[in-house]
Amino acid sequence: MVTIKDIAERAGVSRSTVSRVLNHSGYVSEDARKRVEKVIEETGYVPSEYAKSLRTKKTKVIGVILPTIQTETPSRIVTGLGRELSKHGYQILLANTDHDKEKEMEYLDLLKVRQVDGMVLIATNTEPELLQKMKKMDIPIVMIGQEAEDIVHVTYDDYHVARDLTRYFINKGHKKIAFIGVDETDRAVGYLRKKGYYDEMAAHGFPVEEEWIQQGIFDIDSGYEAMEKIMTRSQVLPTATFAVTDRLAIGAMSYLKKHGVKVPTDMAIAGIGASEISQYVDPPLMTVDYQNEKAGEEAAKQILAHINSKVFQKKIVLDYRLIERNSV
Amino acid sequence: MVTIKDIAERAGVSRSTVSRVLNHSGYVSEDARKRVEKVIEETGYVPSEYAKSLRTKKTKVIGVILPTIQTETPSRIVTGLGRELSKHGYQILLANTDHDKEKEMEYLDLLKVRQVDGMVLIATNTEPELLQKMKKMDIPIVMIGQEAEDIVHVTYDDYHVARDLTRYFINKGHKKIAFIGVDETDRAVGYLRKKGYYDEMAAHGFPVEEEWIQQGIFDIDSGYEAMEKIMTRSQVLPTATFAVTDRLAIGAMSYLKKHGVKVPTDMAIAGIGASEISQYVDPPLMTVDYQNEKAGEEAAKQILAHINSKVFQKKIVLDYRLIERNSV
DNA sequence: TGAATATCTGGAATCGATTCCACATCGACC
DNA sequence: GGTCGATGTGGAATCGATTCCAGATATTCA
Repeated sequence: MVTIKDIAERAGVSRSTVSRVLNHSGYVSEDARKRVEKVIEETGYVPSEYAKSLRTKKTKVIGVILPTIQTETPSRIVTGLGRELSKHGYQILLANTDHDKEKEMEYLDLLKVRQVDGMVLIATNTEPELLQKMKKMDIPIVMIGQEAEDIVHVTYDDYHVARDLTRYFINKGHKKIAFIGVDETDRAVGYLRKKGYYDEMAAHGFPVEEEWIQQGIFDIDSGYEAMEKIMTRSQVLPTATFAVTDRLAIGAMSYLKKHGVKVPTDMAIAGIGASEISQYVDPPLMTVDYQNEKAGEEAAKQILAHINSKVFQKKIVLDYRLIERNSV
Repeated sequence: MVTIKDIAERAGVSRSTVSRVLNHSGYVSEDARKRVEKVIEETGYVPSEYAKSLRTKKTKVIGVILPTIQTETPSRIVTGLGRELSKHGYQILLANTDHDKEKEMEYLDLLKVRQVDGMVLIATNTEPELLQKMKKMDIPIVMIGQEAEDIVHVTYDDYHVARDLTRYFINKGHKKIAFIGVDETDRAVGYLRKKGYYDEMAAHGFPVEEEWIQQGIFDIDSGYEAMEKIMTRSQVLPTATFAVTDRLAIGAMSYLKKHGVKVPTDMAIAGIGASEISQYVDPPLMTVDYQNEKAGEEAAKQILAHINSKVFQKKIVLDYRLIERNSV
């Protein structure tokens, strides 16, 4: 392997001079610079990032912890992150927890050992234990998707999205609206979206039947099952269903189709996430665009600002946009 | 920051001894070990990976170059890779080319500078320039999805998949089969799948109309457009369509639905990839399961074997499985 | 002309680990 | 009691860069 020492010898200068040429720092004569550059060219020498990191304490690597890359939200976020980070010469070190909360904690340590310059968490849970650990890290951290005090975060206004979407149903004349949610330990998707729905229903004085509220996990099948429960157990059938993700909504539609319930005439339905497939199901699914790539880019900007000790915002709440489609 | 020196001082031993405790190597007395372990516990010390890498020349990082993580194939592969690699303490450094061939080359260099222990390419093109560059790298490389001489690769038998699928249509009584493919510079998806289709048609003596052969890119819309061309330009309408990816097939189905063409009675259709959504479209889409996660795992195993100078296979061809569904 | 400043260069320390080598003990065995 | 192997330990070199400092020239200005 070619090292700075080899370059120095072949160019007939000291390592210091080679380093100066490399970093465009200090004084180097035109003559020496030319020689060094020529040798570098000839040998194809590239300085070792590791040696450099050891000395400078900068790795130009950002650790990204996520629950999965197999759904659209995180993969879009990572795309946005990657795009912005690579502009500044940073790379992403990936840590996939596979929805395992234990691993989320482990990776926090692991990435620290790897001496990443910063970390981005695409978070699903906001347990105090995790937040505590994050706060104790002396590395810049940005959380995406969940709100948390004392931690820099990029989120969406899940509460108002849910209120807006519920109101949209109501404006279309619906009074009996069902809800397919997820576990409330996911504060953004589980708790806030549910609260927005409840509050909007309450604001209009519409009662909510217990059987209208069902819970799934983050996959299509559980949306199917949730809708099955709604349709078979409700005393009074709802005329609309608000699902907190597109996949849940698509599962629900799949149940409806199988049982001859017409969308949107017999049952209106909407999801959240603007998944690619949402416009190709029949009828096209009403949803909410969260611009996840932008979230990734914003998070990248904040963390880079933090690293370079520039000003950064502790909290960014991004815009959203209802996409009206024929399922409602 | 706590370093090995601090631990040595606080435990009243030399750095060598601390290192021995850390690596379970050489002789260390029970007494010294206890003291060192106690201090490590107290201080929360973790050795610097960078210093270690500098000395040992191992980084325990694998670079992964991919065209996008926003489609299921690469994200599943990465999941499989990550799962296997993390078992052995390796991490993934992500390099997303965003389908840019220039970047593919750049990242090859960049990851080398980062001194990754190995690289995995989820490849789309097999241009000689790229292959040449890969061969010159003195780092273990595994390519997934494309075949190439002199480069370790994990692939599927795209040619026989295409023949099997075409034969499946034929066995169902179809003679007029259309084909939606992609650019042939993608040898696996573009060239081999097309060749399999052609050869199987020829083997049965079935003619192929020029208008039946359409080309899209890797998205749903272009499947829609391809089907539009097939339906509007063909002299003789086909009774079946073989799309080389599920997304193309779904786009095609979307066109058919819009224009009242019944699937599968008026037009049978099948894709490849076993995307999650394929079973939720109406009717469920026949497709081929490629077990991409397994491909990722296999690639990880090969590269680890290579790194640890164990025997590894130059070429792995994985199994596939037709998933019969009602779209045919 | 001499002092002050600017330009250039190399030596040596440093970052935080690993690892080789030399040396010190210790018990076992003949 | 001396030799031998096993056990235990620390010193010093090393990995490949950066960076501080001191010294050598060259240039400018009064």
